[in-house]
Amino acid sequence: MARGKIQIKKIENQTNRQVTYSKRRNGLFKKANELTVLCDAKVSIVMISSTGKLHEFISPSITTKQLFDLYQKTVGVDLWNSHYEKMQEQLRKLKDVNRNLRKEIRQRMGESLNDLNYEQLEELMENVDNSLKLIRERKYKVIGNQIETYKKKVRNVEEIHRNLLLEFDARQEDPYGGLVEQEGDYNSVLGFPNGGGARILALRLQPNHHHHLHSGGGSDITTFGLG
Amino acid sequence: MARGKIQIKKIENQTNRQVTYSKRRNGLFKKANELTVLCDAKVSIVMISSTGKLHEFISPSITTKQLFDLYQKTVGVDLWNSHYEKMQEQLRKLKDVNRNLRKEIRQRMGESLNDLNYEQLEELMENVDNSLKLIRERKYKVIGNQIETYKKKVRNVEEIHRNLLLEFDARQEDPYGGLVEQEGDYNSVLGFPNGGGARILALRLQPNHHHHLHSGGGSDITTFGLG
DNA sequence: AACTATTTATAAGA
DNA sequence: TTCTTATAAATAGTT
Repeated sequence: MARGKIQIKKIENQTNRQVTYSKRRNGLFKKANELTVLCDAKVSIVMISSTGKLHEFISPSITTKQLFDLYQKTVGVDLWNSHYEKMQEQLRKLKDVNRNLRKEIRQRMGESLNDLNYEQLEELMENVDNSLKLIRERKYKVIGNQIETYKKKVRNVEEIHRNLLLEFDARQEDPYGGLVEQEGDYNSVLGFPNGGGARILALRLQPNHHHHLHSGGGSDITTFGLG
Repeated sequence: MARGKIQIKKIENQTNRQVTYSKRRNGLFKKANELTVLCDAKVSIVMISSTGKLHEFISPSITTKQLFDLYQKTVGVDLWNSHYEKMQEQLRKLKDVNRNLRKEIRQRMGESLNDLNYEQLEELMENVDNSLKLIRERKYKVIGNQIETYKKKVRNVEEIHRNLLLEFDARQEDPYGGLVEQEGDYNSVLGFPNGGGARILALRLQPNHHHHLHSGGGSDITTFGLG
């Protein structure tokens, strides 16, 4: 529309196209704004350039959402209901899955068994029995691991104790030995980072009293929590 | 923009305003279309006049809904969030609950036990053990019920058999007795609504052969499916 | 809806 | 991008 007429067809030169897009976009928005003011109208323009950039104009008297809602009401086209419906469908499915999961748990807990026939009960029982075996195995493995760990710790303690005794003996000859700096190592082995009180030290200094911990699977297992 | 400059402010004369709206709307749509073609862009214009009439322009390469979806994605899902918030929250919670339920089932099945400590394993084991007992109880009860039902049926059959024999004896004296109408009752007791073939009748007429069914809990339990 | 004087938009160039 | 400017296009007021 200036310095020569142009054909209305796609501008192939990318730079020219972008320049024209920018100029004409401004022109369009300006016209839209004038229309808004002059005619007391509400205008929404949404545009996406060939490079994927989005620009929008909206009359000051309204929001995009309001205009979209009005559009929906007037034209009858559902702009966002498909999203809503999808979510509702998803919700329904999830609730269904949830109900089934709960039922499965209840049945595995021995509840809600009324609608199972004999074969199903038999199958469920075998299944739960198997699970029980797996859990028991796992439990024993955990006990075993903890015992192993404890054994190692005790061996460590015993060794450190022996070293202490040796150093103690050595100190008899040389009163200014390296006894003190041992304490750090000694406690860290047992997981007491703060050096430990006298009572604990006293306890640890009698490794023979811990022997019952080696007899794997005793009834006193809760004391393993200390490790 | 012609025959005199105008101020960009609301046109008070209603007729003038409508005429201008119409002219400028066409102008805007024409420009939008040129933009679409020249710059390979996608444009949506929705406008509502002061009289409430709605007009729209949409580039031929797209639908209004598609452009709105794109708009949502680009500008932000927040535009519609007021609609969705509650559902999304609910959805999130359900997914969470489902995940936990699945985990519980897996643990009850003896899987995913790695993050349980000894005490938790102990508790789980007791729980599953209890469940197993409940299921076993239920199973025995089902067996018991089915045996009871069968016993009753057999008792019924025996009684009817006795009656038949009595009537048969009576028939020796009076050949035209009420034998035929008994058959209906006889079969319905055993769950054969169609009167039963000769072979089945023959079988049922020997009640003593059914005694092994009374020995509750045999290995042949699947034959209970007949009841 | 058509006309047309004038304003406005803008293509091309800087 | 922005400015410039010759020219095309849009349109206000009129018929």
